[in-house]
Amino acid sequence: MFEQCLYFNTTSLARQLEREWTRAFKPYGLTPSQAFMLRVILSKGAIISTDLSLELNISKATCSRTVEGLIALGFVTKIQGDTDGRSHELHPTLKANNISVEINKASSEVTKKIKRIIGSKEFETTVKNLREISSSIK
Amino acid sequence: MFEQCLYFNTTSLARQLEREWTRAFKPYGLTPSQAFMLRVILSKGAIISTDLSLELNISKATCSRTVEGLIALGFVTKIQGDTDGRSHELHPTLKANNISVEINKASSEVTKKIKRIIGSKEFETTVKNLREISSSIK
DNA sequence: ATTTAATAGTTGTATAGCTAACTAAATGGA
DNA sequence: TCCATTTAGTTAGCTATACAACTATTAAAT
Repeated sequence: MFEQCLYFNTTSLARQLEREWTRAFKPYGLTPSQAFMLRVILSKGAIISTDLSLELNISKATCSRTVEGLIALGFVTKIQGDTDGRSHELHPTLKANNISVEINKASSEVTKKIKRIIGSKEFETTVKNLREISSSIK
Repeated sequence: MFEQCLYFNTTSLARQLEREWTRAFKPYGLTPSQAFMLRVILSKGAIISTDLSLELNISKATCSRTVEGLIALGFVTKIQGDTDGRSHELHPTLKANNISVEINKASSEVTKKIKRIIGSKEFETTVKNLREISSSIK
C-alpha cells in the first residue's frame, strides 16, 4: 500500500537489515549499534562522546547509553582528558582490539552477501542516494 | 566512516525520516507507526491483525501493541468476526474516518517537500531500489 | 571578577521494535 | 472422536531511540 513512500520503505528495510547485522555481530556479544560504535572507537583510537554522536548520527542521550553498555561489556574505558573537564575520552580495551578485525569482517560479509543478491552497482547507487537524501534534509 | 555501508545509511536515514513524519502526524495525536497502521485500516475498512502485520512488515507482537494504542485513542475498534474465533476484525471509528483525508495529506506534504529538495526522479529510483533490496533479502 | 551563555554528559520518561514464551482456537489425522 | 499440530493473538522482557530536564564545567561578556 505504501510502495511509493520513502518513510515506509526506509524504515521497513532498516528493520530487515537490523536482523541481518544482529546475526553477524552475535558471535561477539554485540548488537549492531554497539558494534558500529565500537568500530568507530577502534578506528579513532580515542574519541569524545560529542564526536561519536556526530559520527553515528545519534543523539547524545543515546550515545551516552550505548557507551555505558560497551563499558559494561569491557570493550571501552573512559579516560579523563586534561583539556576539558566536562568530557572524557573513550578508548578501546585490549578485548576490543582483539576482535577489531573480526567485527569489520563480519560486517563486510553481510555486505558481500547482499551485493551478491542485488548486484554491486545497484547496491552502490542506492547507498549513495540514501546519503544524499540524508544530508539534504539535515 | 560508514559512507559505503547499507546498514548504517539506511538506519541513519530512517531516524531522520522518523522526525519528519512525527512532526507531520503530531497535529492528529498520532505517531508515524500509529498513523501508517491507521491508514491501512482506513483504506481496507476492515482487516485482521495477521494481514496488518504483513502489510506493514512488522512482527505480530508489535502489531498487537500498536493496535492497542489506536484503540485507546479511539481510532479503532475490535469486532469479533464470525468465521474464526481466534481473530477479530479491526475497524476504523468515525473519529478515524474524520481525519482520513487529512493524515494522508499530511504524509504526502512531507513527501512533496523532500521531492522538491532532492528531485522527483532520484526520490523514485531510491524508493524502488529500497523495495528491491527489501524483497530480495526477505 | 562576576555573572551569563554555551557546551558535555547523564538521567527520566516515553515509543517502537524484536524474540520467545504463552493461551486459545481451529485443523487434521489416526 | 481425540490427540497433535498449526495458527492468531497477547504478554514478558529486552534494546535502541528520542526529547526534555538536569548537573557540571567552560567560555564570553560586561
